[in-house]
Amino acid sequence: MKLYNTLTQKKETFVPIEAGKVRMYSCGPTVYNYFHIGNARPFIVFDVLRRFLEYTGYEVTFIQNFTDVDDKIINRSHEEGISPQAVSEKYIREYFVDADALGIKRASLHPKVSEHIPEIIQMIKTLEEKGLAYNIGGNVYYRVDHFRDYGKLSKQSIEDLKSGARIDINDEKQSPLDFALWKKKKEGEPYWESPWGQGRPGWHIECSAMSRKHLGETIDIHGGGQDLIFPHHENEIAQSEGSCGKPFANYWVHNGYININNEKMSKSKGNFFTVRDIAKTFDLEVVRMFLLMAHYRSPVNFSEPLLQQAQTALERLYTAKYQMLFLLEKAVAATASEDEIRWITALDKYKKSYIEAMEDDLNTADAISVIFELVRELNTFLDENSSKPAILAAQALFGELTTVLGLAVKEKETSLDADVEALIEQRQAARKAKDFKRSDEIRDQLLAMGIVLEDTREGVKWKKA
RNA sequence: GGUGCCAUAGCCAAGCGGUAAGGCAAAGGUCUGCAACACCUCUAUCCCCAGUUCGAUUCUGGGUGGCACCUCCA
Repeated sequence: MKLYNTLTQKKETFVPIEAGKVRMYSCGPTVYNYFHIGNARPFIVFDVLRRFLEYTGYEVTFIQNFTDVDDKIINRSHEEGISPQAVSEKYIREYFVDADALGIKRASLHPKVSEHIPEIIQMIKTLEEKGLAYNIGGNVYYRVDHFRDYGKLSKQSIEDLKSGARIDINDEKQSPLDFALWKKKKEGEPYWESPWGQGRPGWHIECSAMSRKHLGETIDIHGGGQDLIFPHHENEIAQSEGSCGKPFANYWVHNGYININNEKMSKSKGNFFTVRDIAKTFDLEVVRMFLLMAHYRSPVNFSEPLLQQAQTALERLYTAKYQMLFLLEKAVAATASEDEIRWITALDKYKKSYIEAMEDDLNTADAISVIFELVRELNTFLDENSSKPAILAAQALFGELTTVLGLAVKEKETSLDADVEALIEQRQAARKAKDFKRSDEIRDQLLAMGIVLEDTREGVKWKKA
């Protein structure tokens, strides 16, 4: 497949280091709060990338970390009067609640910073030995001037970065671009013993250390949001490549932002929505649909009306899925007709187009449009006279294509309360007697109970509103 | 100041050299007791101006408008 590589600013054909295997790392959340819709985008995007790579036959090792040592967690622990560890444990649990609802699969491993302190210390020691780090009274900084390739990811020269840098209050650094690898302990903060005294790791070193430990010195794909390009990923490169002299990641993949009214969502602007908040109004699968209907690199505007559009679109997928289920129950013909056999064979073109779209830099928008074309085909061709093999073939293809995107994966609820079933029967009786007033009353009554009725040629159907 | 990105119908959004996918909405129709679902029909001088080309939404140059990074943020 082709992937846009931030490093080269081009779409490139993906070639793994080891045939048939992919090692990828994606920056995970700092666990100090529920995550917001902006965080959700990379989680979903890299989940889909991982699923697609697996679908095409790769064995994927996918690492997504939890940052559980951080200023924001410490602040939060003071606010809530609980330990930093309790804060991070709580929000790791909450992460999985939201991630599950968004249809995000567990990574192969979710490593935590707090469990990788020895690896982090080791990496800093190596950097120090190589003259790429210096210790000032227990604070260790990266010496950016000594890393030749600094700026290669963000396309900035060290000079340009310096001229744009804000005046730093921290004057103990040799250069304003230098960044902390190890922070000296402050009162009331968690700390670990190290060769430089008690303290804790800086923000960037964790990803370098955990990636190396679990995936090796050079990995295939490193992902994250565009805002991580600088400084986070630039610094990761400096640390990883500076300490071992080998390329850190072959493909750097970055997703675009989520905007509110064309402005970046950010904590400082206060215009962000947590996924947990959205879950009050929408099934979070809608959020997944909404995000995947756009290409992962383009910026996306977020609003409730847009989510409603996505919801209606998603329902169309479910209608088709459940219709096939319905037809399969009714189907009597056990063998496909010649006509059907030809049709089943022709279905393959949808799969081809779909894969083509996904292989082109993970074009999920295009892939979804192929699914909608397939849905129209299914709705047109399949009916109560269709044979079981034809329906099964359609079902299998639909399921295959939607599952890679993690969409329309919910199974239909099959049981109804006895009183609901009784009402449906009463309404059928009323309809038969042409008592439409009564039958409409019952329909409204059921609607109020969250049950939508549809009278079809094949009989009455129901679904949850 | 340095570095990137974007501009396609009412809304969202693919396409990126051969006169425009898909979804939502609106309109008309088939089906239906009505409705819903589904299906059919309908909806675009691709921001502007030059240039390259037989041919440009797609490439180049110049505008205009918007966004982001260089500071914690996905």
